[in-house]
Amino acid sequence: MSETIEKKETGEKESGKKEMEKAYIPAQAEAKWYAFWKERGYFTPKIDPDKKPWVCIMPPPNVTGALHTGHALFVAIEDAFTRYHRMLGDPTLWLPGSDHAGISGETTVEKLLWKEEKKTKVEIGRDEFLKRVWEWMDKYRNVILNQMELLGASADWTRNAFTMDLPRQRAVRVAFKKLYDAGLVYRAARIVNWCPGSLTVISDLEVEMKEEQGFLWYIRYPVKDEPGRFVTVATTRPETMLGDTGVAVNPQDERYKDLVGKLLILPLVNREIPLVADDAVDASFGTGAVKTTPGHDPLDFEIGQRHNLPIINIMNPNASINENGGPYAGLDRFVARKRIVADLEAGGFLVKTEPYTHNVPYSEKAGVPIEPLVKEQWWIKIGSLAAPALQAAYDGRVKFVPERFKKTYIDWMENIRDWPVSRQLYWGHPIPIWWCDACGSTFSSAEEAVAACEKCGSSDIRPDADVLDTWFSSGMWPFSTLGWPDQTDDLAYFYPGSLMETAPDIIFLWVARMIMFGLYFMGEVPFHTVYLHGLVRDEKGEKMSKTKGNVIDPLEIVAQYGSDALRFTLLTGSTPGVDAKLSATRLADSRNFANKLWNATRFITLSGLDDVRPTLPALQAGMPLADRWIVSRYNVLAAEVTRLIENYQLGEAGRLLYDFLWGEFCDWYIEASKLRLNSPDPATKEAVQRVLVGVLEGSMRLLHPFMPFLTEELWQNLPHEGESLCIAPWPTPAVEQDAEAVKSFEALQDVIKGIRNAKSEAKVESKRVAAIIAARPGFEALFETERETLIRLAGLEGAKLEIHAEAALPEAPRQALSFVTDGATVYLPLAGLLDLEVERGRLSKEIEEARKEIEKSERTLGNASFVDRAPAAVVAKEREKQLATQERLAKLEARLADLG
RNA sequence: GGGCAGUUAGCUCAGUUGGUAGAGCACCACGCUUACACCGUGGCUGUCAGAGGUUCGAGUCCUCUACUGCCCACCA
Repeated sequence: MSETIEKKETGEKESGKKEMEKAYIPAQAEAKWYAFWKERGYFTPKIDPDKKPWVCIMPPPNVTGALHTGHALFVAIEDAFTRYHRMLGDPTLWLPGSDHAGISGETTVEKLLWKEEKKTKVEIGRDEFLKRVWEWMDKYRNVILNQMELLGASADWTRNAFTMDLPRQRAVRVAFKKLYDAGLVYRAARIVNWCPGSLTVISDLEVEMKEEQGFLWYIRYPVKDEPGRFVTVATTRPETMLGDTGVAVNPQDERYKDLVGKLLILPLVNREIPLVADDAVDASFGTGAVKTTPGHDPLDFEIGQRHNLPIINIMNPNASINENGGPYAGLDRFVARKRIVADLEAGGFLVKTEPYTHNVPYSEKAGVPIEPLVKEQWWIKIGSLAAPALQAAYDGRVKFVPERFKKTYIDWMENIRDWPVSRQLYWGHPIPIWWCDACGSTFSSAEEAVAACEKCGSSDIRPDADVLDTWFSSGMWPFSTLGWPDQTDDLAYFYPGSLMETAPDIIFLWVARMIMFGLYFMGEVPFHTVYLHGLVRDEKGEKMSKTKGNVIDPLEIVAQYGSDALRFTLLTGSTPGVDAKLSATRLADSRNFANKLWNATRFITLSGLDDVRPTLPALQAGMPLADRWIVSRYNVLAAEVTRLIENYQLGEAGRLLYDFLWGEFCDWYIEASKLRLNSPDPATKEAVQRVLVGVLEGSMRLLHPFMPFLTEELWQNLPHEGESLCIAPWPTPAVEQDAEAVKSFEALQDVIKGIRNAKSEAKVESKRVAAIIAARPGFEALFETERETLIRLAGLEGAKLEIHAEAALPEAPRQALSFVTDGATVYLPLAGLLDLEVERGRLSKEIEEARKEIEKSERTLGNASFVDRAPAAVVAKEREKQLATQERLAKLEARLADLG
């Protein structure tokens, strides 16, 4: 095998080729052709001012991740579109890169540091830690991208970018300063999501709600100076009572009306706190009284704001109780919870405890419950950024595939809130803001190092300690990768891009931000189409996850089934926006398809193609029927595949190719071609070879976006023009077809299938049975001309085949098995072999079915409103059908009578 | 609590302008026909979740219901 493959390294046409192996071995073709494409620079587009480019910016995978099936799916999809456009001749750019992955990046290296040196990032210090992160990043940054090459990703690696590389660092500073100078960045103390695991603030989008079994504790708070009176509150988080500065009730709640404004005594702490009335409280829940902890609950924070309740922070950054927690200081929040509940019970304050299922907010990345707390952060005012981004969706400048995601996007954007962008991490883009200790002002600079305060000139300045949310640099990706803020040729030519292909779960985190930033910084949407793919699930339809242990490694699949099989399975098994399951049987099916094509090509090349031209002959009246049929079908295929890809329906397009190549080209055309291939007449042989080669070569071009390696390998084995299929022209969709030929060939197929079917059912030995065809008017010539095809495909070698015009049939054969098609009545004389009873039964059954069909047609056609209102063509078709069925019925009945 | 999907042959899924239900796998039978057993030929399998409506006609449009999944949401 290796010898065979290695010989054809350049793809030049060569004669005296070695025979192809019996089965397709993907690994060798894959490695060879990827290297070939890459070396030749096919993936790097040439800027041509006269042509409109096609651009897809790859969603940069996280450096910290391992290649998973999600990556395989997006590579399959994006690469298919990329290859399609490249073949169309568009200057095509698929720009790859990777993401520094803020929190995950930081924690990955933190864990490593702890594992190897038992040190924390704080111990080694910011600079040393960042040095370690960079070392790690440089080592692993391109691992996933390199693995994508095994999947055939035809991305332009010369433009590979990283969200933290120097050009991107500068772009981030310039962008942030612009926002800052425009007054869109502000600092405010609000309640934020604090992640006690990674010790940073995170945005609402990075919080994941998990349903948990917890408890609802009912605690009574004594009313001051009214011994024996209490207000009972219900809470899921008793430990936060240490920070309570009030209790709230609904103003309409009769139970508490007389108590509003009075003071309560906070148990254990003995702080006096007011009872306030606030509309946010639902009187029907719990006791109708809410303990209010403005420092640790978003709703309580709002209530606190309205009633001037003090904010008490009772937590340390790691979510242990701080000095404000008195005797509980130092305890972890969950330990403190137990202790406090016990103490409340001991003190007689605990009324009851109910099991309660509720949602607990978790930090997505760190996997621990977040702690809401009040902290000063940098925020981006989002309103003026969101408005144009909404407009772009309203007026269709950005389209969504499938369209329903447009609604998702709009709903979220219409309710968007300001964006907290600062993160208390080491790893990330430093926030380009400087604090001046001399004049107390802050300013932003796009320079990496700043010496003096912009306002007062003092050198007594310090940079902000925080870094930016990782999605800030991701949001700039569609233009930062093209060289922004410099006015590069790339930026001028390739922006705005064409397609953004990604997963629906990051519409808000990423897509929305790219659209906002694209409009703000570039004045144009970053892409005109957002294509959202579904999740890849395992065989049982379950989400793959490390903890479940059902993660499928795409590279293992590639090794087992081949890259093309994986790609084809993912593409044909998915519809936009719908989850796909990856099963072994479907993978095997795709692999078998590859093998089938391999062998079809092998068969054709084995016939000796040295002098065969690679062009598909145009349809001509004089061509043999089968040729006119397959060329017509191929033309339809090319047009349909093109249309479907343009409509982002890769799955349908792939299935069409599968059905055509296997079900029509291999099963019928190749089988039919064998006769002419064996012809002693060289012209006859060459004519059929040209069609075989032409259709297959064209189909390889149509299939290339789906199965790049196999198609290149086969294409190189066939007569072809050009050095690589990768840059071969996309077949021009031709609508030209010979409808008459298609109809005739189908009539022929019906008879062939009928004979096969009849023989199989009658369980008669295959080649000995004679057949008598009584051709209906207009079909005599067809069967006579295709006599040899009929004999071969119906398995009638060694048997007698009579073809008569229906009217000229000497006499209807008795003791014959028979069937009726639109083109003929066919008899298989089987005297002695035929079980008349069975045959009568079969005919009766068919007669019954025909009658039912006719009845149905009669009903439809008898319906006046159908005839009036349905389109003429539909009515005509129904009439035609009725007539045909009636004719068939008559013949079937005659046959039954003949049997006696 | 709101929203969005899915529910089609035993299994996995197609079915995009409404016009007589499809594929692969599995299963059964036959087959070493000079490309392929990762194959060929034939066969079997469906009240298109349920109910109602619009329409001459609905898997396809509308309403409701059920189950499954996802997204959004400050009920302590």
